[in-house]
Amino acid sequence: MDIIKPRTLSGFMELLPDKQIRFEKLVQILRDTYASYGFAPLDTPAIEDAQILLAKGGGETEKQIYRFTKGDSDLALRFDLTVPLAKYVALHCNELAFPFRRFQISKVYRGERAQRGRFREFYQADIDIIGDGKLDILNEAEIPAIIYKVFRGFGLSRFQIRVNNRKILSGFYDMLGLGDKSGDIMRTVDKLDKIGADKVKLILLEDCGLTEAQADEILRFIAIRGTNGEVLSALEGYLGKNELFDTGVAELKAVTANLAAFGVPEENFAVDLTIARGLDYYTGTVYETTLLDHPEIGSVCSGGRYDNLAGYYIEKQLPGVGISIGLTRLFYVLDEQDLLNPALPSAPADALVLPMTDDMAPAISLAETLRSFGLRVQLYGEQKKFKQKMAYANKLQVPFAVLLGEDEIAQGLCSLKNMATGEQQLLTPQEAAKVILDAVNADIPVILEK
RNA sequence: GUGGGUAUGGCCUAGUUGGCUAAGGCGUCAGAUUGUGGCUCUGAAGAUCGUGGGUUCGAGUCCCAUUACCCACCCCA
Repeated sequence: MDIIKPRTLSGFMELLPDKQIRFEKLVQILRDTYASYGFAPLDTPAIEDAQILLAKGGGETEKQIYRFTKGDSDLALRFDLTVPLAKYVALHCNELAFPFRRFQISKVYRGERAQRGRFREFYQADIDIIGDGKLDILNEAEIPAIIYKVFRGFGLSRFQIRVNNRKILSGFYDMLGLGDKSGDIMRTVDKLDKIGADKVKLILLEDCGLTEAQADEILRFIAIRGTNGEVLSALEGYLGKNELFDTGVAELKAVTANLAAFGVPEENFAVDLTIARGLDYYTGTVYETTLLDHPEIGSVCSGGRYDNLAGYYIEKQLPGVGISIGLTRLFYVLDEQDLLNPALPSAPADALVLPMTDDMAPAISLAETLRSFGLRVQLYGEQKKFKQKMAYANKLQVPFAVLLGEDEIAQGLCSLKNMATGEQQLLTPQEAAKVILDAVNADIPVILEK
């Protein structure tokens, strides 16, 4: 028989159990944090009617979407979570309570060239708040608070949530008479950190067709830096010339005003006029989050305010604000840079029960007793040499092995062995459960800051 | 989509101007050690050198094609 060589497609991430357990830990933190802000979980189909997913049209989506037919159906795999959300909200808008707050952590698919940290199948962890007709600016201020909580939950403190407002940029370009080119300009300016001011200027002059004076004016504007207060007061100087610009400044002020009340420290938040986001559907506040010690990773979480979520499906005006964390990429980079905390439990069980008698009944009931304390317990029932049982425990990296032989059973006790230290003690099942619980419940961050 | 590079046991690599049974490390399995894992030592299994063709007495090595993968750009998370 011919053997088919097993392989995983390029651009698809497949993890070994210990890594998968760490990955799931991140997912758990995201779920808990999102839920704690009153976001409802949402799951939508991975496959949708191609027409639905391609409603927005646009070159990149069309090129990258996985599309196929089954019978007469024209189908496609979702390439983000926002379009399915738009369909969902449009479909159920009469049953939903607005503002509608949902989180979704799901895989999305993009048929593009895979690269380091760029996947064809990857997890996005999205939250969005959708309003009916209107949505208060307070929601835009809450988003950074949630991002802050998530990253703190991961164990990080050296990160910065950078915020800007597209109305400020658009209004500013209007002042220069460049309103029609604002999309191209934003995409270019967004790359400032990556390619530098000189190159940005070159692209503005050559590709966007700006005059020398216009380009200089833009570069001077985005060079405004400093504390949040300093940047905001520098913006004051431009007020009164353009209505859109003035609105943007007011919104930015509103977003920054309540940060302290939300518990976001000043050092984790920065007004940054270079942030634009390439996507053109953002209309107001935009967010980007970077790890201060790893700027090369780029943005690990981004999003913003949009004015009309579901315009392709219904007449209703549904404004919203949302962010997306590229979980797969984040995890990949963290792992690659060795930032995942090795102390974080990565075993599928907290304890492995090793029976050493032919009669399995005492071991079975011991395992059940330990489980009743909320522990994850595996019973090892294979008829192997004791040494091999220990080697298995070692390979799984379980923190504890619980040995149960004739002697222990006779005394109604079990031997609890700490696999890391090698220490072993004779305990009652209840005492053993407490020792394991104490070790398991220690608060260990997922990410180790270096 | 555009441009460049790589391909050798499960993984990482060595392999000289083309020349004997393709070398090493990690991992796997067995034993030293029969109720105690990791460390050490000993041994074993495991490769039609991505695939197809060509040049040659002889190809892992040179040439052509092809496929896959990697990197950069584009775009993004």
